Amino acid sequence: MAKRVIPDIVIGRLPVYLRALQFLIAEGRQITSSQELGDRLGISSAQIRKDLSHFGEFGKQGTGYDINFLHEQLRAILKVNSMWDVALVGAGNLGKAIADYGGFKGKGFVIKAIFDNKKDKIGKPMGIDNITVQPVAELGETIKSLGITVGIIATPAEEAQAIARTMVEAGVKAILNYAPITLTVPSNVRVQYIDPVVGLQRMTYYL
Amino acid sequence: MAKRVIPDIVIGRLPVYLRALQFLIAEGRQITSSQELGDRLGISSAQIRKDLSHFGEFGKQGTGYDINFLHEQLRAILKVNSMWDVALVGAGNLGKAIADYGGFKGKGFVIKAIFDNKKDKIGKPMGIDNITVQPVAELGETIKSLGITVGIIATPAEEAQAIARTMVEAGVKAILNYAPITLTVPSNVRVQYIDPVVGLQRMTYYL
DNA sequence: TAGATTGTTAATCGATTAACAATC
DNA sequence: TAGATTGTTAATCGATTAACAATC
Repeated sequence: MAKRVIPDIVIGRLPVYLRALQFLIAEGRQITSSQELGDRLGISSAQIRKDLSHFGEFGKQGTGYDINFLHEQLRAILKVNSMWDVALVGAGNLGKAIADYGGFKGKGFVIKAIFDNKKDKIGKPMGIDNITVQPVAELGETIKSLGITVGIIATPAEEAQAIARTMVEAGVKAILNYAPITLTVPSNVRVQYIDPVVGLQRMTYYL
Repeated sequence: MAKRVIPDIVIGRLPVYLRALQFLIAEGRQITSSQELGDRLGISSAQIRKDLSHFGEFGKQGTGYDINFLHEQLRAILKVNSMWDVALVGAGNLGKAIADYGGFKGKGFVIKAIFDNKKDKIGKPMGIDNITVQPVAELGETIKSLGITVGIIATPAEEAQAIARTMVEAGVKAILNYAPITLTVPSNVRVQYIDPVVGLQRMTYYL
């Protein structure tokens, strides 16, 4: 039975379930079970069933889950069954790798604008869609005119907070932040952090 | 008082505390409080005090924490007060960005070997230290001979599991995985995942 | 001293797991 | 039918928070 308020931590696991389902589809599979999914992801089958139960009943007793059906349901729940336009700020090594990454398109995201302040970047085409890099000064206006709500920050730490502020003021509600700094944003704006150093330092304690 | 077993989730927050302390040091500050740290990081002061209490008593009532001292303590706890040698697999766009990234050195990590299978990469120098890219076939032997315990995977998803297996067999105990796939590794090996698509999909639900 | 802030306790809150009736 | 697996409940487990004595 669908519950009213879904824990953040449950939402956080759904993209991982979605990714696993895409692999099963690629393998040509039709049906899976909470047991199989759990084994693949290293979590308990009970947790998967409980997580899914927040949104509805997607399986069949004795059989399991129709992979394509569950895949579609999760895409709809996460709202990645349509395309989100994204603004990318930072066209350095990392920004270039992000812009060149082909993995966003099939997953609900398309980079529509790229910004940097370096003279040698501005005006040049970049990424898989050959988007012309704009000066950061145009960030706010472009976000507004394109109606963009998702931003990616791939700048040095020093610039990240100001970029976030500009993004938020222009209407961005979700920020993927590669800069190694905790951003301060209004509570109605979501931020996800990607910092390889933090990832590595989370493991060395155990070595 | 120092406790015997530390929750994973506590360890996971320490690198973020460490990062915040580095910013305070860069600002020339001497003393901070759990309140100030919490405000900056968007978590409660109680949580910070509780987290730190697992490892000892680092503060002074009425005063707070000596920033440099706490910074040193956290570096020691996380074992990033010395340098970890890292093997990087994948010299594509992403691998190149990682190899060129200057942020690892000051945080306890140095990339010591880079691997790829592309003919046009092998034998060429790469990254800030101009490391010669080796064929992936040499991964296991190089890890063993250099005594490397930390690996970074920046390959396509299809190759990632095999790379992880080779790394683990050669002695790697911590893997930072950029490939969009859940890895299967022995329970004494730690894995941290970085997938921008997962990050983005964790936010769209709320938009 | 008076004010501030720690470290810790106990209570609260939330997440995970085990178990099983329902049922395909 | 017999076997399998879901969705859900209740119990367990773990994390967070509020509060405050201790004390700098």
